[in-house]
Amino acid sequence: MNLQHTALVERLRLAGLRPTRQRLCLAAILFGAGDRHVSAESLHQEALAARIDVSLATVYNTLNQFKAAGLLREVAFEGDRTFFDTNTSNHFHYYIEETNSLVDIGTENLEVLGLPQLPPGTEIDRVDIIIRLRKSSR
Amino acid sequence: MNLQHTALVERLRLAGLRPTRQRLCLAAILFGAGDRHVSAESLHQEALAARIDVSLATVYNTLNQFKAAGLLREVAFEGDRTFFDTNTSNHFHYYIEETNSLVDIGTENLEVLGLPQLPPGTEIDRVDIIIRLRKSSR
DNA sequence: TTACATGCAAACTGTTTGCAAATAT
DNA sequence: ATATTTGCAAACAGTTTGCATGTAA
Repeated sequence: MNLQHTALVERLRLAGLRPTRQRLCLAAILFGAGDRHVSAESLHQEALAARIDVSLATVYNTLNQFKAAGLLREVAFEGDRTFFDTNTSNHFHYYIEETNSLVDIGTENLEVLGLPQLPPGTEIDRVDIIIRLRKSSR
Repeated sequence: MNLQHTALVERLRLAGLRPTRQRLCLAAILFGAGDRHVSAESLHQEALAARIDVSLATVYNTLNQFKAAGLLREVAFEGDRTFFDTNTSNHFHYYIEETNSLVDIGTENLEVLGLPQLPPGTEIDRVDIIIRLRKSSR
């Protein structure tokens, strides 16, 4: 019943989600410590490791509800599983092939130059940039 | 037995792939007319529409073999299916939400400025940029 | 004639869903 | 008391694979 707990309850309420035990625990993992990138599987593992009893189906449902509520963002990515990012602002990613993980790019000064004109009748929804990194050869 | 056919046979041979009927037909669809973006399903449909008898499994296998041979490139993309691009050079994409389709961005002048230093011991493998477009609101 | 490719169906993986039991309000 | 959420298992979609048959060299 500490401050952080209260804040999370409030956050879920604002999103129109009942603050259930499972959602609170997952929210604590997700929003408790800086920006995170998780898959359903990794979050589930993390919850189990923290002795939080939650089913994988609920993790999936929760991630999708959080995403719909704008608490999370899905990352465009060609890998076999879906990644979610707790940083919902416009920013970009390194993908580290070696560890199959994503890292935010500090985006302060990043800009894309030379975009051609958009097709008529369209506007930019968002821009995804993924820079795939590999171990350097020497 | 025309020139284009011979060129395709040669192209497959160079890739170490036997020029079978199925692979030749798929190659003709893929490389016969400008840059293409296909999914396994869409290519299979296209083949069937052209009265080419080929199984979906073979389409999948062929796409993966072509990709391994460098004839195709997989596109980083969060959608539910995998897209392949016949343009294997470094270039970027618009994703048109309305039609769930990809379009190349003429990349002549495109550049990304302000990238922070790479994590030590890594180098850039490649850069994927996807600009999601939606119908403009007015 | 032999190694490789194909097609089918079955297997597999990540994700979603129907429904009965549990929980939040 | 009632509407929502959970967990399980079953369903599902896209993709891969094992194996018998067919085909290229």
